[in-house]
Amino acid sequence: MHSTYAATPIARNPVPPLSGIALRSAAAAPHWLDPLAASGMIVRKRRNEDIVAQGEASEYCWQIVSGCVRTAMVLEDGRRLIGEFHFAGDLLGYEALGGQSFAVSAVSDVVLRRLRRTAIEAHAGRDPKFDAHLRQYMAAQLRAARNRLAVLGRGTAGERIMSFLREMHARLAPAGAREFVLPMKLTDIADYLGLALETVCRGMADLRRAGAIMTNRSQIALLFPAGGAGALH
Amino acid sequence: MHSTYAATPIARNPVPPLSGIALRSAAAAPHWLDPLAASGMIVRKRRNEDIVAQGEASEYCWQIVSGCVRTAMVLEDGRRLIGEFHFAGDLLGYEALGGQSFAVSAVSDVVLRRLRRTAIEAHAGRDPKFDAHLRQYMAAQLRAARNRLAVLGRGTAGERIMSFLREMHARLAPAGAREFVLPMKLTDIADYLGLALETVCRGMADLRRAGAIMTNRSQIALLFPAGGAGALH
DNA sequence: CGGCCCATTGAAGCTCATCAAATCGAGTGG
DNA sequence: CCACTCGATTTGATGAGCTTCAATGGGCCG
Repeated sequence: MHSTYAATPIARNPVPPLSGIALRSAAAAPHWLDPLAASGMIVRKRRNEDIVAQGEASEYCWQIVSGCVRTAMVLEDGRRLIGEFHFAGDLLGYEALGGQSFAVSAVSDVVLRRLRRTAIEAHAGRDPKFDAHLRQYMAAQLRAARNRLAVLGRGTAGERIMSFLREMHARLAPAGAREFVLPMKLTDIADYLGLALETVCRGMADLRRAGAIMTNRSQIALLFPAGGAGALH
Repeated sequence: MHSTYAATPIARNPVPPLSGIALRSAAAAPHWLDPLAASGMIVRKRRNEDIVAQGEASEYCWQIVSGCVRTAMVLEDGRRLIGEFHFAGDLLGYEALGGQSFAVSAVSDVVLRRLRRTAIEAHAGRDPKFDAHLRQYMAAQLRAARNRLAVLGRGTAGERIMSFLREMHARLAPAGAREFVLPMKLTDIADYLGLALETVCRGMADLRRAGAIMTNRSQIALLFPAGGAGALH
């Protein structure tokens, strides 16, 4: 068992340093969007700042350099749904043509690179490798969205939460590690899963009691990253 | 009021011919996939036949020539979710790389054109117009999937049903017409919306009583195609 | 210490799923 | 034309799961 975690179900030890939890490095490896880096402008936003408003037409896409960003749709009566979370390396907003139905805002302090959509289009026309990368990226986004449809359409609260934790584990944990840090609050998780935040809280408490996860603050350790809640990954 | 519909809430008249309901013509206009038509093989499937099994890796994509096709994911315990319905002109399966999580089957008798994914890739590399069309098509699919996330994540049963009817009206009704014919059964609609089929049935009965729709068999007339259930289109 | 944000826990109510049964419509065959 | 059958739709009754409202507690920063 990792020393970072308390043995008791409810962790009460003082907050330890994040020993052994290295955040996935932001921009070490070469990235398929690198060719466009020069043409993009760096933008910084603080936690909870807006980046694009809901309904706003934008000629820009965004590459996340570091931090975490969410896309959210808010209905008149206040109901909210998070479309996706995006982390370092992700491209965001390419699919929105005229007027996006999702707003974009910062979950944590973030650094972004703002890219003109036309610049992406143009470069895709010149560079077949880049073109293929772009298509693959869109295909992956589409597969992810469709899998999430199954989670939201047919998953129970427990399955939705487990699905979320698995996704975040895959995207945020260093290779081979069970531990990772969730950058977002319960409210965001709830709106990502179409649940009430109380339900998310109770669900995570259940998983803790069942021995599926350990938690300490926003640190999570997924004890059985492989199996568990059926085909709802 | 259209003569096709009875004035009583529950239509009891004998089934009339589909007067005034012209199905959207299958392949009249030129289509961006036409350049690949020669390289594709025509495949016919009857109602409820499988086209691709769940989990099967396939090197093919499918263009719908006529009829209606569904993609469905079935969990071990029998829960099922429909990913999308596809109609004449749609391209299907391009985003599935190795092993798709959704099966493909025929809702009605269908005619398909089977296209090799590599042929699409290759042609995209040669023809910039085609390449742009492909990207736009994927972007549209992605936007549709994300909007549906909001419907499944935050919509009530009534909103989901209204959203479905609006989508089908937009995709199936001749321009300007209120009437259209739903090719799929209640079970499919329910699995598309993440509801029990009884709930869909009751919801449509409510809409009928509320004067939002008229129904006769699988014919639907959407009386207020524009407004209604908030931003959940 | 006091204030604020967020997480947690409890209790009550509502929506929707589930189980069960009746009805309807389209075929089919006498 | 009518009886029979089968799949699909409709309606009713009951209960589970989740939301909502409300209150408490914990951690952090001034």
